[in-house]
Amino acid sequence: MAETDTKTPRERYRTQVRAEIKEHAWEQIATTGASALSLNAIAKQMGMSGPALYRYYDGRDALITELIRDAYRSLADTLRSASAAGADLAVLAHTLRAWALEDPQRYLLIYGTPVPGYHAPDEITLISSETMAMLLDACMALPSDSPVTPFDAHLADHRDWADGHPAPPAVLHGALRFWTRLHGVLSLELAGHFTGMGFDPALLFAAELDDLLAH
Amino acid sequence: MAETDTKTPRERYRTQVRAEIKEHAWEQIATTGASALSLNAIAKQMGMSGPALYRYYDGRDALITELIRDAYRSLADTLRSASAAGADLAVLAHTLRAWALEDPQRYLLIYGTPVPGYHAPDEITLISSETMAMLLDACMALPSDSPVTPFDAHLADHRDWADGHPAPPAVLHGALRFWTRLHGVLSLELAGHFTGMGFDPALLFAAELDDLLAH
DNA sequence: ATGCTTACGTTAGAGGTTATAACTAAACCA
DNA sequence: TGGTTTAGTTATAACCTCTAACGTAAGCAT
Repeated sequence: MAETDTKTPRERYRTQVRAEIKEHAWEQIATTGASALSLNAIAKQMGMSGPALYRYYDGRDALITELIRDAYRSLADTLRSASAAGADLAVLAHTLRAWALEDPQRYLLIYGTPVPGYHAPDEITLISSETMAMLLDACMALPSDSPVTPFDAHLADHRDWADGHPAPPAVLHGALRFWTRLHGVLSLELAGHFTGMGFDPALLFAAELDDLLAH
Repeated sequence: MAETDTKTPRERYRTQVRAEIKEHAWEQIATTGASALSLNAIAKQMGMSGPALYRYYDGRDALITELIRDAYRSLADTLRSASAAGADLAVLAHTLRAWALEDPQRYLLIYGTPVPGYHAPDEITLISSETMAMLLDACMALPSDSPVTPFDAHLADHRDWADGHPAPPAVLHGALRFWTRLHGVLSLELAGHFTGMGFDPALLFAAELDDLLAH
């Protein structure tokens, strides 16, 4: 007697179909990329005709919005559970990389080139700030013996994005360094810019992580 | 006078129309992004009907390929002329940033999320390796007092991408650091992930650059 | 159990896209 | 001036998103 019993049969069917649509959407995104997502093709795969999907999603943008939201949530959940298991910054970084490699297009959907016509609703900014908060938490453990840089001073006055987090400017800077450097390596790897270069991207990622932790 | 006289009138007209098509394509890409590029819309803007464009480009992919090639070439030219003018790594980095901000979609066309079905022709790999060579040249001036890392050792055995460049492993590593870190900040900025966060992306870029040069 | 209501899925269609085929017209060139 | 080449045209096929109108069937209440 799960809580699904509290819902009406129609509601259960509805959420089930919505889930199945998203499943096909992810499958399609993983192969053809996000900007080539086709509602029509999904409908055909599910054995029903195009316009039927509009009962479940207002349109292509609504579906993409939900996929982005799910991607953010999946990343937040993954990082949070790792963090709850006592992961430090290094483990967290490798958790991020594993999550990204598990489904490259899912990472690129969030952090890659934005989908042309698409505009993120406010709700998504909220979820992404949750991830940011976890990053800030983890960065509190960073060594803080480095001198105060001009950018640190700037951050002291521009810390709205920390959303009340008590991290000092040096930690804010550290979090941004963490984010941008790992993203730099990851995004180029996922976009295929390292293929054919011969070296192992995992080692470059590890090297950047070492630099970050030794700072 | 110019070499255009050696060409027949038809050839001159042809290259002129091809150039005009690309002009409209860039204009359209700058506003709507690359994956939303519409041959039809370009034709309409030029006052002719859709299929006419297929006289000049084999299709959408062919046009995008040429745009990517031009973008690579524009970046290489910009960096080369800066380098020829005696620019050091710091100036080169800011040249890169200025080039990217001048037309964000042009940067993202090269280094952003790749178009799913698209495969870069060999010619493009050549131009991009030219840029890489310039980066390596510039990185030769990097201080090399840092200890040899495990990744440096790995690079000593996997340096095919340097394509005969005499840079030692530490410089190869430095070049990769340069590339990935600047791209990390730049791509997130261009994709709009810093908007609403309040801090100045230019200062973060400068801070990363300082870290790189002080290494 | 039977009727009412609601929601599902269908077809039809408007307007967009890429791309091909067939045809006209004009420009070039010998 | 006549023949060849090429530009641009329409028509068409096959996709796409999305709206509208319509039957049908499932759920719910009386």
